[in-house]
Amino acid sequence: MDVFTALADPTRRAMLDLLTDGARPAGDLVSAFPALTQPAVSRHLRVLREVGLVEVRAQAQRRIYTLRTEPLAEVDAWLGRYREHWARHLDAIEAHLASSSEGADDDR
Amino acid sequence: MDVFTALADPTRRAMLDLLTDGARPAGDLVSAFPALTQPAVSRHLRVLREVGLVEVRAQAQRRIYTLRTEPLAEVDAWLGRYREHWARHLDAIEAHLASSSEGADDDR
DNA sequence: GGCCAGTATCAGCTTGCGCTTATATGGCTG
DNA sequence: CAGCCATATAAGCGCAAGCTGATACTGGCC
Repeated sequence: MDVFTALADPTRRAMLDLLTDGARPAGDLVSAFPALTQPAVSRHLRVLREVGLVEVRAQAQRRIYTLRTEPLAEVDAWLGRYREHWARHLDAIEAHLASSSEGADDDR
Repeated sequence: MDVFTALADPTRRAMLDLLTDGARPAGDLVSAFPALTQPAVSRHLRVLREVGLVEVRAQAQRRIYTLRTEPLAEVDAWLGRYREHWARHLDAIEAHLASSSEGADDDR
């Protein structure tokens, strides 16, 4: 599974969000998602591990999970190709608004 | 389907990539993906349409598709929450490298 | 109006993902 | 060392997503 697919799941995004506050043991995450069973959470963690979005370290029986943002670079890079386009579009919109400020309503 | 899920499919990302070059008729996209049949491409386009990543305009029987980057703002916003973390981490790594330049191997 | 090009939709199949229950593993503790 | 805690893995199920072949719709052309 690739990073994009891993991020497609809202639960996994929420898990990452929780981890931005700092490292947490797996059990913490299990109780953070009361709607899910422990195996379900564990499996999501496996996915995140496999794409490198989290790192795990054992502390006695606990597994401490920490965020790894490195794979997000790929997403950022992909998105980057659209920033130019995006900006160009915003410019176009601004230009449009400016030029149509006297009441043109051509579009819709 | 949300934007993240729409972007999870590599074919759909490739389609968007093609559209960065400018608007294209559906048929163009069909021939750009020889591995897929016309209905398959059409369905991907429908998904992209539904999440607002493309816009369609009719020109005779042709359907001209154009890129709409606006929904990418959501992705960008989500990613933005990690930029801070990301930077912090890079700093930490740099600091770590700097401080461990004499041969500390604490981790692992 | 009949036909063709271009594209969307339908019906049905297959596969992959997420979930659950049940079970295994590893480490701590009395 | 027996039992418990924390977590991972296995097996099996249901559903959603993607694909295909067939068909419908729409607009231009003879």
